[in-house]
Amino acid sequence: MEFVEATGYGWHTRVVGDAGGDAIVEWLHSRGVGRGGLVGLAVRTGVGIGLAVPGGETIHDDRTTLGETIHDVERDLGPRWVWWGRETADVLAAAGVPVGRCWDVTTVHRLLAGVWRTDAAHVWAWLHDLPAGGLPRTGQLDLLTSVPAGASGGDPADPVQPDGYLRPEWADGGWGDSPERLARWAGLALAAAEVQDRRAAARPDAVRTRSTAHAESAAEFLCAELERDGLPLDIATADRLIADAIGPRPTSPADDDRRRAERDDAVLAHAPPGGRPDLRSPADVKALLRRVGFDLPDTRAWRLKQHAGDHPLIAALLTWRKAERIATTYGYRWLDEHVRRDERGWGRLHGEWSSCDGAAGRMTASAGLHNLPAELRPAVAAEPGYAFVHADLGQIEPRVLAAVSGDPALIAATADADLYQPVARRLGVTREQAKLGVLGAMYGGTTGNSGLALVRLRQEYPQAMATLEAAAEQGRRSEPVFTIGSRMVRMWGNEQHDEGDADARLDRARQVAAARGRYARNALIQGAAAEFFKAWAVTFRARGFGAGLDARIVLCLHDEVLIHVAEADAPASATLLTDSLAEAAHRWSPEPAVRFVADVTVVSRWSDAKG
DNA sequence: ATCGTAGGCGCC
DNA sequence: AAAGGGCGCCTACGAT
Repeated sequence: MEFVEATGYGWHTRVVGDAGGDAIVEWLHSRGVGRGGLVGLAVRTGVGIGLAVPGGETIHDDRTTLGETIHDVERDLGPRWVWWGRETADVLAAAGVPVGRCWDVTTVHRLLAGVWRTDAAHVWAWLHDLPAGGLPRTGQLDLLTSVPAGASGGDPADPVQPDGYLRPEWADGGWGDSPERLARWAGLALAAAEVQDRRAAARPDAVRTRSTAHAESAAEFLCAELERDGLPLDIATADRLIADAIGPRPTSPADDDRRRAERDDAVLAHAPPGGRPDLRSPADVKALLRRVGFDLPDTRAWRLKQHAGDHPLIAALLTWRKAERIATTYGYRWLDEHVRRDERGWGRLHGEWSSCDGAAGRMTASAGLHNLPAELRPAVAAEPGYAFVHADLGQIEPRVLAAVSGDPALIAATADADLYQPVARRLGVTREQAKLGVLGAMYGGTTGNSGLALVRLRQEYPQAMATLEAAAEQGRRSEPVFTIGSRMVRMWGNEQHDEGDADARLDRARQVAAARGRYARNALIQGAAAEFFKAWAVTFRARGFGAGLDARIVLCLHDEVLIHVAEADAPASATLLTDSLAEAAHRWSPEPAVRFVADVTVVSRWSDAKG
């Protein structure tokens, strides 16, 4: 067993062993000496280090409003793991390490800096106010890139150069070359986390920002678990549903082609003779429709539906499109590619999960996990002996608007299980108009009915509308906006175009600015809702873990969670999910009076949950 | 041949 | 006056 000690940035870390190629690193904070000795485990992975940090030692939740109960829970969650990025989370998840809480440097960087592409060198530079343009490089000799004199000097055993940048020989993988470097690199992750924590504390809402950093980090680990576990899928039912839509599994490529042609024929039978338009080509379809008397600007479904009764071709085309969707995206190939059997023989749909997308911070998933057609959802079924606890948040976006704007009238409206009822009464419009108006105000669309309600909304909910308008104005000016959890959402600038006259250019610039306004308006709400949702999910995860429930989150869908749980634990899990909502609201919402509601049900198939 | 974009549509 | 936000994934199509 190797035993190497490395010290730096207030941390003492030492490699104490090797676990199948992964180094085990113990750590000690200089301020924590005498506090109970060595704790923790670091895992060497492709590009990252995971390291345990004791609860509340340096990165802590200091919300005084939380009360003793939550602090007790925090203690029960064990040490807070710190790592550079997702690769470490994947390794820990695969190893089944019970990570109760964590700090993911990459995820926190995305939150604070509003960037998507991250690596240790960039994160470190940003944290130390060093321009990214000055980042040193390695690789083959590049005559255009001159290394600043003295920059790469200093002690090569120090991962940080005298000029403050990370030494590229370290950052590009050399950190794992020796146990000494490994331990040092682990200490550097902790140092980065500490600077991030100070950055978070410097934001206008320090407490909530740090809390969000914790929740976002935990969500990233949850994503690693979601990837690992997959979504339970009843393969036999999936097969049947696909067969219902596009017929049995083709026996050969030729059979596949034949069936595809048959599907096309069903539509083309209603077309005038001559040629064989390609139904997959929008241009061909448009021309085809013109030949039967419909001159449409595009061939989108909602437009076609308006004429569905006017010509059999159009009805056939709409049916064809639905089947084509299954055939191309959610057919047998999709099944073969993304569904694997678990150790008990039950299907699991595996996709890639990300805890924050490129925009406002919602979770994303591939493999159709976030856009599975409703007709296939009956295939999402709990394993024998298990059940699903399903929950979706009710009217989350207007409730979030009430929370982030602090509008007293809107906060009052959240007391109603159906928020739009009191809003409609106050505005003196129908419920439908009120809903369209509120949603339009948040999405930026204020045409037709929603435009009508907008005037009244400004009168009755001035604070909420002013909050949205302020965000929109910032967006129009290309300035970043910040969610309540302090996620930075960057805007884009105006691209210079020379085409057209001055009026046309001005018009384009206005359009781009307007798009930024809508984007910013929406990001403020969608981003905050995403933060709240993730706080809810990871609170349940941590609580369920602490309570020893056999329950795992298997799907997160923006305002919806699906939990796979042993039948005996289902009632307790449902209760815990509701409790977790209250706790998440307590931690996250700046307005304690805002009511959040969730519809929680125990089902055996996803499709049995009311949507 | 490979790439990015656009139209289209699934979901929230 | 008019102005819908986000994502993933498929195909066709024009660019390189």
